[in-house]
Amino acid sequence: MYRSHSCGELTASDINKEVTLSGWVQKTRDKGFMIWVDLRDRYGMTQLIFDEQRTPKAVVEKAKTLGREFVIQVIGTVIERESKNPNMPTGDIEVLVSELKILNEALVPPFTIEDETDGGEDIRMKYRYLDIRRNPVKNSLIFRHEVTMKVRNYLSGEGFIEVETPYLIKSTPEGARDFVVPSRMNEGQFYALPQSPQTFKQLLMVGGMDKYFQIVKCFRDEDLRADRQPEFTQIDCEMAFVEQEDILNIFEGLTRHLIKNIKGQDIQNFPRMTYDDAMRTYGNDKPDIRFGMKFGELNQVSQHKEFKVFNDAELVVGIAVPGGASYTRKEIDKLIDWVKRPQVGALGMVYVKCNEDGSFKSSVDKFYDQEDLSKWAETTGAKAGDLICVLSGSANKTRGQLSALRMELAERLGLRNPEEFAPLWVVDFPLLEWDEDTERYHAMHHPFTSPKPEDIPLLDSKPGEVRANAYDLVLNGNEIGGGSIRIHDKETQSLMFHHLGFTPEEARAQFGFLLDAFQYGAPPHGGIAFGLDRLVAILGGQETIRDFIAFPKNNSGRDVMIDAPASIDTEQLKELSLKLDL
RNA sequence: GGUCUGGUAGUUCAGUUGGUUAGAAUACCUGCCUGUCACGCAGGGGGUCGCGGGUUCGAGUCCCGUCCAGACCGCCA
Repeated sequence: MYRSHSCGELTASDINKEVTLSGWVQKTRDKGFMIWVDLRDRYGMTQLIFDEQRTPKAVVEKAKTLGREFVIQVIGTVIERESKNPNMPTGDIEVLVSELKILNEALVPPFTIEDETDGGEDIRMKYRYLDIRRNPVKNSLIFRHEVTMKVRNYLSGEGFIEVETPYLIKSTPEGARDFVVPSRMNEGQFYALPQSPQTFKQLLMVGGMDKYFQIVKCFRDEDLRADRQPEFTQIDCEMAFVEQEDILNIFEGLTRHLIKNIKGQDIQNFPRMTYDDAMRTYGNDKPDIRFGMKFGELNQVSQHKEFKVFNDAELVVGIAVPGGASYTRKEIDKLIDWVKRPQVGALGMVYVKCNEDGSFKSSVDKFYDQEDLSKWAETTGAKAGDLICVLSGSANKTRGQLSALRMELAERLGLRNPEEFAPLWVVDFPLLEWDEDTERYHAMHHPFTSPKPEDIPLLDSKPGEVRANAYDLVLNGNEIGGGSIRIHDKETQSLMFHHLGFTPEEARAQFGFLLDAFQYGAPPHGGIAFGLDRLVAILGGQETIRDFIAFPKNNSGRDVMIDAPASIDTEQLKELSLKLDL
């Protein structure tokens, strides 16, 4: 038996018990006459004591050789501490050791295994197994487990069945780049790893599994971000015989359940906002509504004077920054530099200080009088003491730029409280999106999303204006879920492929199996997929998803611990009939 | 593909206008220490300043290139 108790459970009520503990040496404090060792495992920390008087000499000698992270087993007696430590759960007791066994020695770890480690990102990732011993990472993984279990239990309780779908599937040109896997038995042919189980879950609906879910790995060969990994986990769901409203209700329920059970917060309000409104009001299809700073469109009240920049602009739009009137000239200049960075891309910024005495001071006083500026304040909702920031230009770009500024300012002003949760549904997404590169429309969501029936006549005339039965669940400025009501008949699906630029032959080659299935009694269906990594990170109050993934990839898509990806030898290449052209 | 920031001891970092033998903290090693728990005290070892080139009497410091890491833009149906 390696242990009778964990390192986190012994208290004063265990005094005089003989116990066996196993774990890692966190730290030794050798006072000469006495040696204390902090023994750590997943459950906590217990202090061991080796004493000149009470411990066999050979055991004390062995204890002197212990180094950090040695794995040891001890047998000893729980005793009351002479000086207690109120800061730890086991602080009233210690274990007087009678037997010590070194189960495994350890090299000196390259960084400290403590909550506040001295290790940087790089070295922690290389020795991730040591990083996982630290409480913050360990607790993040446990937290993820808890969220996952609650999701499983909730959905199972609602009658959903978890079905596994294949990882070796077929590459399609739509959407993100595929990771491909060569097939040895089928010379010159490749599988692709799924970007999502989309078509399979729809086929499960045709198969009559009318409530499906799966907690499933998905793969996209695109560049990484703090909240984006090439392999990530989705809570993938699909239901038959449902309308959009049914899906929103069920998954609003799931989200409410999670926030309630994990954060103890009762969120009743899941507002719904159309894509158009989100873009107009927040410049963004995933608005963070924990704070205001809504957009005020100023075309009407700014294009009647001699200010050419505004007069020539498609859109003039501003936001009110709470308390911003006190910014110095220097601070405002830095803000202007910030919006002019290439990542944001604004050409400049006009500002208006709303002074406490009700007067206005702007960077365009030459063109606008106090009455003009008071209308701007009214439109942007600016109060005395605020700063109005105004950008102008083409509508789409300017909205994006002002949205970036809004988020940045909110961050600086501390308006993005990670313990506050503000979900909302964004609905009525456009069906199609114009792609400059390929000069054709592509599906904004995916090609299986159904258009709103009343908009179908627009497919030929104004494809960009066709709305889809598609929706995203947004939480604190993050898209945590997205889905749609799907197409379930062959004719509409073929029409969709046609508008996406597929020839009938191409559509058949790529998705013939789906078109066939739709001819054998496909029920109306729809679904949604949540990004589990992101959901867990947001519920855990973090921006980055990496600490919620046991073994994440770095910025370049590498696993620096196992050093992947890596070359394969010529024999393997030959077996796969592959030749490298580098 | 692009923008920005960084790379100096095991680790996290400082390093002035280009100027002596490159520092601190922590970790590590040795010794001491009768209740430690961020233990304390004394001593010690530890550096290809990412890599390559250039400017200069002289480069951690300036210039060019390159590699690596992180954040972001593009991209992510």
